[in-house]
Amino acid sequence: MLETKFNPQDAEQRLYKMWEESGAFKPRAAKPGDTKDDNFSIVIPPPNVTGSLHMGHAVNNTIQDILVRYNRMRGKAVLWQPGTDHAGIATQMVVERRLAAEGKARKDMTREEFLEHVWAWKAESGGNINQQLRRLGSSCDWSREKFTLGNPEDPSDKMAEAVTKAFVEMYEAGLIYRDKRLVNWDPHFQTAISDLEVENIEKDGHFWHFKYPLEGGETYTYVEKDEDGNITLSEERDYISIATTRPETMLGDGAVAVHPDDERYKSIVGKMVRLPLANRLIPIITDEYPDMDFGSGAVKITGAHDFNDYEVAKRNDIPMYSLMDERGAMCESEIMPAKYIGMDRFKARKAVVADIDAEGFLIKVEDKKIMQPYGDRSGVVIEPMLTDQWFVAADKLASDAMEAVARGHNNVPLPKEKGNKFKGSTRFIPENWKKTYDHWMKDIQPWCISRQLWWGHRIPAYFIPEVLDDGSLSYESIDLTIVVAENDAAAKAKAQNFYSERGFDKRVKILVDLQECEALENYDAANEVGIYRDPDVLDTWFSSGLWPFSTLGWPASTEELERFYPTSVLVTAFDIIFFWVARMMMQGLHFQGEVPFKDVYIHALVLDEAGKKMSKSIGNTLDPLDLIDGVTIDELVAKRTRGLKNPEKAPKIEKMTRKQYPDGFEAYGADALRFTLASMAGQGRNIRLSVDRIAGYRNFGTKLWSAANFGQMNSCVPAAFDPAAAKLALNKWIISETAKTTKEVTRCIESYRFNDAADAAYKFVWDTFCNWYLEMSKPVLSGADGAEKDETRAAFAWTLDQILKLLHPFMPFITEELWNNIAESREDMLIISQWPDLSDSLMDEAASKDIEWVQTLITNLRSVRADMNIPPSKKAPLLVLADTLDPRLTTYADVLSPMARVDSVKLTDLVPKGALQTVVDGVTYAIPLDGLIDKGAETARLTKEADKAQAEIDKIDKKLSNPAFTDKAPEKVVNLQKERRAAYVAELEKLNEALANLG
RNA sequence: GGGCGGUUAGCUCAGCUGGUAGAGCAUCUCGUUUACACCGAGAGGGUCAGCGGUUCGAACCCGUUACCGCCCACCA
Repeated sequence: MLETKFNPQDAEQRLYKMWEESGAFKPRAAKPGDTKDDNFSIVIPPPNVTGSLHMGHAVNNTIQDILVRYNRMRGKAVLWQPGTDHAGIATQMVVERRLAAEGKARKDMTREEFLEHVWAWKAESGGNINQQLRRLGSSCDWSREKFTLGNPEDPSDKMAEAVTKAFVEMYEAGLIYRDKRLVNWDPHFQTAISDLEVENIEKDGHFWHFKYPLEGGETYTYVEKDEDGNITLSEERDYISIATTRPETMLGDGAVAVHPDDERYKSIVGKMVRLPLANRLIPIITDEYPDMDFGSGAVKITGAHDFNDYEVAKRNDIPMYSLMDERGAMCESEIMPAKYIGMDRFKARKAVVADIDAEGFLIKVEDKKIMQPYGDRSGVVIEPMLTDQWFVAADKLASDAMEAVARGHNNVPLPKEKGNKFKGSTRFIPENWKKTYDHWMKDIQPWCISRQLWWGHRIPAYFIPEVLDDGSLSYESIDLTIVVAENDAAAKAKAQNFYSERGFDKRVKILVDLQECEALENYDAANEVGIYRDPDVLDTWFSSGLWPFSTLGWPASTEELERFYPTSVLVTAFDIIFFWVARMMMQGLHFQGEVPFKDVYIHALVLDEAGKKMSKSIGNTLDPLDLIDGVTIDELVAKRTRGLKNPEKAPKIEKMTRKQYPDGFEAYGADALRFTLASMAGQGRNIRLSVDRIAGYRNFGTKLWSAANFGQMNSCVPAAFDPAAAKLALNKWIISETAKTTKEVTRCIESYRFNDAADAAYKFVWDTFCNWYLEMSKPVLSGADGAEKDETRAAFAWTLDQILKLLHPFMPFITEELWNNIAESREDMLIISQWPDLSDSLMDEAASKDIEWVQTLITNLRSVRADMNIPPSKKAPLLVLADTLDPRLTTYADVLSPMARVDSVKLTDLVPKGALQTVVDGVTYAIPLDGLIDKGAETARLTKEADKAQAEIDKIDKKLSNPAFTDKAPEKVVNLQKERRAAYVAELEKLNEALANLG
């Protein structure tokens, strides 16, 4: 006998431990006949190592686990590769914040000291998210867990080596280079960031118009014309008018540019203007870039602080002056007026405007909406800065990455001979994300991969410093970069060739391994020997891009790499298509010559119930663990308001939370949460998580549990059973329905339609199995012993077993618990049992027709009784207006009795006055309840039914009388309409009779 | 400016290949018949955003408008 309910808190951790200890999460051993298709692999999108589980992780991992458990049950060798990401900026930020709370700053410590703090923080919090993923039921192979920075304690861990090798090889292939370019600089973190880490936000700003006076008191006639060429303004000017949203950058102007066709300025092109405040002469030049119709048509060119200006300056050989230091303060340089040095850029802006105004060069200030770039992590305004950085020539990798997702019709991979040079290709699901991916790939920009941080893969590049005249060392020189990772002669020779071919300086020394590099880090100036390692680290996404193969052991050639690359599917949300999916594609193709995954399933983002993105600062986050384990409203409020950036928001958040969830959450368990996420993982763009719905699916689990309990009470014990040999129509029918549902659930999982799979299983369990089969089996199960009872017990148990299997990927815990509790013993745990593979021959049309007929009769009888408010306690005979009694009425008399409140079945040739009547398959059934029914109401009910039938008939007649329809529509459709019409006509006839009988 | 998506029951959303508009929650009525009240039975509720087109037939295909959301780029 089972407990009355499933207790997730008691069972989940016990079951998880049982699975994990049994080795069920590890891929099964390779079998002799295995092909690639017998392997199934997923690499987890590595969560931030020090992060904690949020709803995005929950939906992402639920979907992966469904696929993993399903494929495991199909008998495949399944690897779900787990691990975490070091998350450079995010983690360094957290650790710096924690240090700040202790009054310590990164700058006060050495790199080594700081990194010790980060590793300590990783040790403290790093296991957190993996424990949480376990609570969700994720069946990853934890024995293979990886970390993007590698494990310094484990010499066999190749994660760090993979990054070095990737960097070196790409460098040698000309795919990585070092350059002085304008990059996005984050003044808060004091590092370069990539384009993708910049968020453009529209803000209220100003548009300042300045006069730049012509040198030597020169003047010109400034003429403006309207569209028809009429002169609207003509005046003598001794200045050119420019406008800017960033006045402080004018200190670094190198020129003023006008369009070559701009008539207004033709006479002064080539002349010099004296830059106010800076008191420098800069030329007026022409370039295609200025838009004649915008502003004054003249643009100040600040090459070192604006991406467009940078291009103009490069084209025209205009000097670029860097104005700011790494914190965004105006820095000392030959062109910087003393008064601004050290001034923050925003203070400098005000000062410059005031000073220009004071000199009489301010024309006007307009209000203007401007798009301003912000660092996505720091939230501060990004400053374009001219710095030395490492770049990946992404454009060279993009064409292959685009080709790999280019698909023929119906997603059929392009045959190799038709120009697809890769083995296999990648399909996006839903397909439309391919467009997003292509669009970005097409316009791809160089990818800045160096970060001025400490936490990350330090760039494996060594510089030989120059000795300056005063004897000090300069590390600026970049032409002596040497990177070699492997201790083998062939690589050494290759590297040597590479450098000599390019005519590098003879001081170049080839270093064959990192240890040798490290040994030489002290520069010996006297002998010009020594090196200096680039202090920067790589963008986190550089190592994430290697994840699908680095986790499998690359650069070593491992069995796992052979078996599980390319991976079967990548499951992720659309917000990291560019960051991650695209980079994995480029790096996977480059290093493996194969796509990293066959399918990319893009799932929705989880939003709150109001459709807002969950965010800690809004206070609308839901912690998956709270929904699994339950939380009181006070705890929930405390969680949401703790550590807010703006503590003044706390009362608002508290009020909102208490209103939304006055009672907090019950412990719904992981299964309910998973089922909810699966059923909402439609192919739309977002999921609004509804707590009511989670409660609903918790109820579903209880329903299943209770049905199993019923089976126990009636000795429905799993045993050897051949579904094809069933005799009773009821059993044939449920077997048939099981086969149909299995087919549907399988099809839906295979095509990533998780919501449809979940719905199909849900409906089958609740409606078909519990509400119909279970009720209809009661007379047999509680009746006399014999073959029918035995068969029904076995069929019940068999069906329940199939249900547990179908539901297991979605609700692993409750199904595993039932699997083990309802049987004396099982050969295998459910997690490694065989997925049902039921023959179509089990689908029995005749049995289904009979049972459906009984169901219709019961439903109609219930409906008419309910309409007339007849209490269920009031049983009545069923009168059949026919010549002979349908044998099914006898067969199912025991079912009709409790379910339709029928106490006997009799033939009649006359419906008594005041009886309820209903029509099924053209036969009228009556329930004599004279005195209990309201004749008027019954007339109204029958009339309504008759009207409905008439309306349908009219609709069909309209179609059938249209020759265009009968001629052009397929015969099947026309016949269907004819059949429907006949059925309605028969029903209408009987309804009219029934009305007549009422009198 | 370019692109992608959305608009279906009170709410949240399904609706695959064009062929009788669906689910959950909520609402209303009845009910404790020995699996389950985290339950059962029944009911009500829709101009599928608007307009136009294709088609025998459109929630679905095409065009267009409106509103909402997201992504990318950007005029200094």
